Amino acid sequence: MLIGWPGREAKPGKRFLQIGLDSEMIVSYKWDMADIAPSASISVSRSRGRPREFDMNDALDKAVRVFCKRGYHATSIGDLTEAMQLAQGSVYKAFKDKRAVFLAAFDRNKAVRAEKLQAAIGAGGTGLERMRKVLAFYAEASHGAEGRQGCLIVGSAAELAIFDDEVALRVAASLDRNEVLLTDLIRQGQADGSIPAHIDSAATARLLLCLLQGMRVVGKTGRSRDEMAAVVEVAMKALA
Amino acid sequence: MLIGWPGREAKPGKRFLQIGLDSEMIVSYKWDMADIAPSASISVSRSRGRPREFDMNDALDKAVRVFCKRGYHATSIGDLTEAMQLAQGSVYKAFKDKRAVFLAAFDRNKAVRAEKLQAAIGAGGTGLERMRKVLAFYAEASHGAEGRQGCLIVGSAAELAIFDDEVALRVAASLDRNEVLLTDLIRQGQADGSIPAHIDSAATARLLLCLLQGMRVVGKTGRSRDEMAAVVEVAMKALA
DNA sequence: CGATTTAGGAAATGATTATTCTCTATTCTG
DNA sequence: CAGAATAGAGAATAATCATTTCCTAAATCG
Repeated sequence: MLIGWPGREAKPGKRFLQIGLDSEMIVSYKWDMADIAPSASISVSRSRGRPREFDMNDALDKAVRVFCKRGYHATSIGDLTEAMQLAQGSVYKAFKDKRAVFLAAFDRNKAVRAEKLQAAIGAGGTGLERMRKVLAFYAEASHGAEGRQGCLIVGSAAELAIFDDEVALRVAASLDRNEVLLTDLIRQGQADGSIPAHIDSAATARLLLCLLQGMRVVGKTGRSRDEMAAVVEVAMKALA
Repeated sequence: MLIGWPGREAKPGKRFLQIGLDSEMIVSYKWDMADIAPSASISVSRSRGRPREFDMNDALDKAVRVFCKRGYHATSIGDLTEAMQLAQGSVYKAFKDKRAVFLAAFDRNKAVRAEKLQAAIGAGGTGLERMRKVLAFYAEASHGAEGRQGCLIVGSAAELAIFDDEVALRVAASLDRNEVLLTDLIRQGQADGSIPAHIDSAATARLLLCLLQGMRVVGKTGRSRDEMAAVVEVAMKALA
């Protein structure tokens, strides 16, 4: 993590906090990484000037909802300021540009969803039981009104992955992470005997990854909870 | 099918061919439905004025590629004219507006993909064998460069389904149609003995629908043919 | 052939949008 | 308390984009 001046910035003088995860994954943030962690943290070292009046996590959560519904390109700065309850100038004080808002919202969404998923999986239970909870978690997000809202990862993959390498990397990283999670759960199930040993953990995890993302797509058409729950039941049979 | 003047059109005087599938699904076309059928048809009754110089199907196929890659909102009229090799004025001679180009491209894509899918499935074989061909067809479209291009249905679902009822209806109709196709194949397999009778055809078809759409999402991250083929193999085991 | 109709093409228009600018307000530092 | 630094807010700007307009070209109809 280093402080610097982004090379592509038009005018020097504005400092951005850069977070380097990868040479391609440099984003200009104006706040600390801890600020977007799911559990709202107290800003340890208060910075110099006038303090920010709004809560960054709240604002980003609202931005997430807007980007989910409208997608990136159909979301105007006006849509964002309205949802985040900020003036346009304030947005540009906090973010380099619209894309930076999106990337921050993406990261925030990833952190929140990951935390919720972990909470849904819980600590105990067999691999099979925990896998059922993962599938149920996605079924829950893929029906009714929430399903219609859509998924930021699916939306980003469809809308941005081809022309924005940074978004593409994040989408791929999110999917890869999910794939690893699914693989681990299958292996755990095979270790505890709840999932047959003959199952190909890698290929089955990939199938489930596709299934989960597909549920988010089909969920955009407003399916019922029962319809999605039935899908989960059939998927579970693939692990028997 | 009736000829009329769209109610929401600003200025009267321009006639559009309206195709009424549903009270909500009225689109302003300026050509006959047969023109966008996959097998290029000869224009039976040549119309009055100067004939169109470009081939509508070719142009729409090019529009499909652009919309797939860029999505709806990121596609400018300039992008379309460049891809379709038309002047801006010509686009507006042939289509009411950008949205009409998109809807026509969507319909064209649907027709082309349906024809290719039917060709891939073929006429003979058991239900199970034909199902494998369906899955393989989607695996083929979900890997490498073609996978990265993306799927117009997934993109439309993510980007437009919430705010454009007409697009939402078309997306839902496309998915429903696929779900029916999958259900029929399972039932055919159960009738010819290639698929066990105990399988829930409706729920399994819905699972496969989600899986196929999800493959298109995951395929945006540039997976290999082998990875997608492995998914197909695992999915087939769900039908055993 | 002349009138009518429709297509091709490029420039003009009008609206929208992302971004910047300017001014004020509020905090910390010395 | 003075000054530096940052945030809030709304107006101004500059670019982009969808759409219209205007003119020419090519076909059919009477």
